[in-house]
Amino acid sequence: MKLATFNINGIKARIEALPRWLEAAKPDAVALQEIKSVDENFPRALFEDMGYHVETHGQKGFNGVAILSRLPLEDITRGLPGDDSDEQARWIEATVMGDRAVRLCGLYLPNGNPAPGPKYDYKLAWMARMKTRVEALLLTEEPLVICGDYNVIPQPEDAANPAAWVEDALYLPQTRAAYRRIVNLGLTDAFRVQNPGPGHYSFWDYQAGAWNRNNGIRIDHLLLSPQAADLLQTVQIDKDVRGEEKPSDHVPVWVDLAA
DNA sequence: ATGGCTAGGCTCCCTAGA
Repeated sequence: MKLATFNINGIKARIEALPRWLEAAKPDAVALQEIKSVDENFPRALFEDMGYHVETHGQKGFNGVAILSRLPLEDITRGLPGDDSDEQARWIEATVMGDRAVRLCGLYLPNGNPAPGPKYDYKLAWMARMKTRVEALLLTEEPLVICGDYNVIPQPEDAANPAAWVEDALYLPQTRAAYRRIVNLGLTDAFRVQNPGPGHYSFWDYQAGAWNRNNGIRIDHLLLSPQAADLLQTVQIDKDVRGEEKPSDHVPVWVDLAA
């Protein structure tokens, strides 16, 4: 079962690039972030015609997440529990029915800049809520893939120029500590299982020639429960997508599980 | 010295991103 995460930075803007990648990569399911669309305006027929089930959790203008799946989906839930006043669409879950059922969580973790400030407070509070949700999911002892745009640079080797990020909400010590608290519940960073060294990124800014200079950061992650980690076969960053026509500033990252 | 671009909406300037 091939499961991917891809921050597309707007479904309208990626109306050609996303199908192009789907045709080439053929994931069984992909968690999308920043669809920047309400549910009614998401071009679901385009993807249904390609054989995908489409489940969106959109909002106007910003944010918005979705799951596209060629395998059947069950028990779809939208929104991160823990704050009924939170209206930002950043979390979706579904069970992907392959040879084994895998619970897939797609997330778009808040950016948090500028820090300090209310946006950073929201980021940290959101991460605390996420930790509570992950604790509950782990109790099921089922294969669990928690993937998306984490907006967290976990370690210095996850940035081409870590010094440039020391005061940024993606890399502040409090951010990285909150991320570690989630990972330390017993999750595995799938990419790091097979790729220990520096120089692997999932985001390159549109500005300042970041892509041509390979000035990137690794912020799109797939975290696996123990039961999912036992099934891990392959993990890859589809870096080449960043150099294609009208790209997102993020690229897809995927795992292949024996499921 | 300024985020050197991109996307979307309250669109011809603003917010937001990372």
